[in-house]
Amino acid sequence: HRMRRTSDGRPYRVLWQGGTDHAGIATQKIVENQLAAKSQTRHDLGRDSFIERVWEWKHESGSTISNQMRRLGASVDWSRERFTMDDGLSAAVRRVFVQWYRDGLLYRGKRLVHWDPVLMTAVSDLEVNSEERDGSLWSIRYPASDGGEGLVVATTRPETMLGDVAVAVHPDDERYQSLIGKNLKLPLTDREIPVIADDYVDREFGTGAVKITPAHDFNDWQIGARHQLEPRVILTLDAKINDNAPEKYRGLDRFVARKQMLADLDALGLLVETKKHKLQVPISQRSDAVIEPMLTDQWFLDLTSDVRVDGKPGPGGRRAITEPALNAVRNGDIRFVPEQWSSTYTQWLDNIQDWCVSRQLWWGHRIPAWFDEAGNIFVGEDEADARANGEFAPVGELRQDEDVLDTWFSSALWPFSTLGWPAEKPVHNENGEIIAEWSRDQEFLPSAVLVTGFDIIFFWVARMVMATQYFIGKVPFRDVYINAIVRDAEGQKMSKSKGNTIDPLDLIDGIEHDALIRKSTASLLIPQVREKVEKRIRKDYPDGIAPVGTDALRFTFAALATYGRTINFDLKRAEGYKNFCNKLWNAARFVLMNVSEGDQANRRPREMGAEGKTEAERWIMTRLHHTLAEVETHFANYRFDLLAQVLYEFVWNEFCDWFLELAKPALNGDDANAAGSTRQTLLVVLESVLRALHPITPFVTEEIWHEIAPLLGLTDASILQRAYPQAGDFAIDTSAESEIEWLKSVLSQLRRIRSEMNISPARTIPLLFANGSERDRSRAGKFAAQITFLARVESQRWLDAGEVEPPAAAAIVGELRVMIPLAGLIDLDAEKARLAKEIKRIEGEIAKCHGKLGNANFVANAPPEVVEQERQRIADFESMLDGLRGQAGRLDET
RNA sequence: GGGUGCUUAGCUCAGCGGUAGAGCGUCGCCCUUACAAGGCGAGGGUCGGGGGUUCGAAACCCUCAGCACCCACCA
Repeated sequence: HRMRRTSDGRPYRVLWQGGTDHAGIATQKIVENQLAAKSQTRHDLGRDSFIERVWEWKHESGSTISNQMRRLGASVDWSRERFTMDDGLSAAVRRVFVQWYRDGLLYRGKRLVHWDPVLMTAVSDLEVNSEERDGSLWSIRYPASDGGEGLVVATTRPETMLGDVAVAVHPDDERYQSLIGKNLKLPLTDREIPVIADDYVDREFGTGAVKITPAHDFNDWQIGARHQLEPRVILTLDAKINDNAPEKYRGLDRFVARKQMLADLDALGLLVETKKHKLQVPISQRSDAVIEPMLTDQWFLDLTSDVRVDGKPGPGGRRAITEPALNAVRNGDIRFVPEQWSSTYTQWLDNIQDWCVSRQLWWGHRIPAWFDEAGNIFVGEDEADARANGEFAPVGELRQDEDVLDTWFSSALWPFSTLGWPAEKPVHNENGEIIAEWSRDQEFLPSAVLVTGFDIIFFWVARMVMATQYFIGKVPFRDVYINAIVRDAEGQKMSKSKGNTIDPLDLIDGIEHDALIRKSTASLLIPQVREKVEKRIRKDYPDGIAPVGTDALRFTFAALATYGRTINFDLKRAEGYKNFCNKLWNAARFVLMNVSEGDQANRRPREMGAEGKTEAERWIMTRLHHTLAEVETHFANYRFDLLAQVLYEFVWNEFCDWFLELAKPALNGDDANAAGSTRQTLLVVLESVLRALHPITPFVTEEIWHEIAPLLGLTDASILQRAYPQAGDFAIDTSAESEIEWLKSVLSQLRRIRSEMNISPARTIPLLFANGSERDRSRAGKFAAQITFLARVESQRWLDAGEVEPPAAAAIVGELRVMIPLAGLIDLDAEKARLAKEIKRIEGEIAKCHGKLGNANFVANAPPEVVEQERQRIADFESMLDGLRGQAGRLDET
């Protein structure tokens, strides 16, 4: 809240809205399963007590998600947590339904819908998956009514022939010209059906003749409509053959009936051919049942009509809901990150179907529509409203629609329903606190960002855009950040039925091997699957999961948050970042060890200017400046992986590896000013780093911050109350940068020599400087203490003019040679080999540069600065090569 | 059938026109008083194949191969 102020100086209000939806089908199913264990159904309880049971279950389990989020340190405003079945949100649902209805965009109709015969409800097209299954293509003869041989149709669903109302052929198909318009005998029945011509038919597929079953197939429905054919329903809602069929098949399950009918057809000699055939079978996402297209009364939201359904004036018109949602993304009012998802979104909207919003469930928002005894519909926010707004007085009693709305209907309203819409007065929670107030809170619309997964772009994102634009006239959010979906280490989608989900809390707290197996297999019923899951866990987590803590887990997810679409979760990664948190903790310990209360006076936080600072301090501030500048960019681009990486590198590779080490000689040296200044810089840089890291690792940074804040005279109650650090807080000093770079390269080369020459780290070494420039002399002098400490040097001096060089291993930095005399330390042959190897490497680099510069086209066409850079590189390499060759020559003489 | 991604070090992934990178793993040497959950150093890649554009391609274009995913009514 203190991060920013608006232009007129008011504090900038920030809201992270938390809450959950009521997950209609899934939740009802769980409670029904509980009942089933006691051999009960929801009908045994009745609607009201069943819903009470669901609420009970919701209260028991509903806090799981928010508890996980709390443990993960999400800074949601929990006082405003909402649930889609709250009174307020339910009121919004009724208002929206009624308004859309009155605007002619919600309609009730007998339409073919995707029907789940197990759950006994309609589902939307999005809730149906298409799976390839092995099936058959059966060829069945339909004899002509006039005694002719008729024709042969090919079908994958022979049982639906009982509902056939025609056979279609292509109008230009020569094979069937004579049959068009004639009648066929529908086998197994006493009905006759016509042969019709429709160019939907593909002459090449099957026999080129298609049986038409409008009541049980989406394509056939269209054809039936084109030819004014009356659909004939032959299935009950639980997918058994109904009374419209011959008595023999009535009551049989669709697949049992299929078998029986094929046998009967075969006996009649009408089954011409049975061929293996791969086909796409529609499967319900919720129950795995084979979906049946079913003719039922449902409510639809019109997303496709160019004109209003009722033909009346008013809002509506050309795709009144769909077009604005498309335009918002096309014209940039809403921006997908990564950008590619916007085409997923627009393509779906371009080809959208009307949305079936009714569900034959009990758990959900009951549809605010009533029927009178004549079957007329009355829609209103309550019965009185419905009655008052009807076109005429209802006939007899009113009875409310039994159905509820799709869960996504209420989720679509989330952006504004949670802010208090449509209530005119503030919305209170159970404790009487105000949790939303539309007149004030609508300033949160549009919100800055929606963070979600690509799997619900259609279900949720698009529908929020539609609803918010329609009712509020604004887009619901500016940015839609689509994060990757986390998969297991093998790249499998996490799913309870596969037993490969991981509870984030088990990563944070750790979990024993046996407990993990128990948890993962708890909801698995099939023994083979249980066994497989157990085996995998034994392999992947032989020792269970060691606790990594919230910070490391969050850091891991940040680091894995690339623009990719999946994240394969890797526990190893989390362990690495746990070590990072540990590193930060230890660095803080070091700082605290070296700073005491007494020094407080000169450690007020302030803009870190350069005056009075050592080179190393000015260097680390410069590095921090660059790091924070990158952080700003990465935040703006939602590149949390790069953001985590630059902070990781700064903390580990610059602050810890170099600055803390460079600080040691300064802290322990004779220069009291340098020591005091270094202490301040240690504190200030650390405190800024903590703030920079806090969004990723909130807990460890808060903890450390409370230790160091008093030393900086900070009195805030929490690190959260400090502003996020900015690059501009730290001055850039390019001179200090090059000075420290020089020091780093001298030290690195000396380390490499030590390592390759097998000089024990415990052993101190003498150094001789030779052949340097004035600048090298000044640098060597300035950094003598650091070199002594960091290179473990016992003595260092410049070679006198005319002094004979002893045999030595040498680090070459520009013109300067830093030598470690051989005596007793260095293996002459090893040093010669080392030099030869280095010479070879440099020669290779030089050859590459010459190759480029020798190319006249390069010099002529490349930008001058690129050419110049190449020249500079060659000069540097040449200088280094001179030094190396000279050194090798001198060694050869000894 | 339409669409979108991916293919870079043993593994997981950044880089997306100008000297091939990180983490983990591997190999040396070290318990040097912030840190062995660590330090220092090393090794490891003709950036999926082939063409093209360019002074210059891992990056841009074309093409082929392989792997994912999304949408779609072929009976």
